[in-house]
Amino acid sequence: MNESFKALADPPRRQIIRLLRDKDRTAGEIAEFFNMSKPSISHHLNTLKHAGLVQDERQGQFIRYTLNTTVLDEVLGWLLELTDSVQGNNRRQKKQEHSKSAKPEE
Amino acid sequence: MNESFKALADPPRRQIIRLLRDKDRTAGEIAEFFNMSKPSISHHLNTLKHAGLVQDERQGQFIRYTLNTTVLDEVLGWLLELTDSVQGNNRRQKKQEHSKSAKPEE
DNA sequence: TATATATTTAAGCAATTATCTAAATATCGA
DNA sequence: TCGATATTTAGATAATTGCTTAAATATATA
Repeated sequence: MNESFKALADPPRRQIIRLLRDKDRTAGEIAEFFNMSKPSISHHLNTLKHAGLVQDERQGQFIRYTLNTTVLDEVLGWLLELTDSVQGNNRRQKKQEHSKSAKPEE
Repeated sequence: MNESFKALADPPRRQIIRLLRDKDRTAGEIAEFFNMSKPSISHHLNTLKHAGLVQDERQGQFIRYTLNTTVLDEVLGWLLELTDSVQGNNRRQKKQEHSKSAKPEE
């Protein structure tokens, strides 16, 4: 969970995620979108992979990356708990009186 | 946006956010939950404040912190775009063929 | 098998971050 | 106004991060 949040806390990595939302891409294709060396992109991809946000699969010479939305859903869940939270919550700011759920921890 | 993500990418800060979800608290009350010096907590609170995730208000001797879910909703929106996304999306992994929305950019 | 292409790993460095202690500031209450 | 309490600001330092170039690895193809 922490690794996921940390992985998301970097603009190039979020950009990569958005690129993979549209379609799967090879490391080289991803690198083309950036003004950054390929090793740097490779490093970012590795960070995303370790966080479980992307998966990779070698296809011959290339390595194709895909988005794994499962982990994104977890992050989403953490955040939802704070806003919508469990039940009837009018959302948005001001006085809160949440009803706690089975605590998720972390 | 980036500041929000970065603010969330740290366990103590996420813990603070969770504490404030339950109810508003003073800096000192928050600090009691941690094994960390008060200046460190103060610094984290400042980070969260700059990211717009919390607000503070002096109440006499104390400074009371409150959660601002508005910014959390923005982060939430960013993530939702990747999973649920715009319309009919069966969610979860595998082959994607999203219909792009008005791009949000970051 | 030799060469070219795709990608990662290694090594190093500068910038950022998280933390601490000490000192400063603000408010309360006698 | 003085001392106690609450909190932040300053200054320092160690750890982490993001980036680079050079080298290594894996696959394809001639």
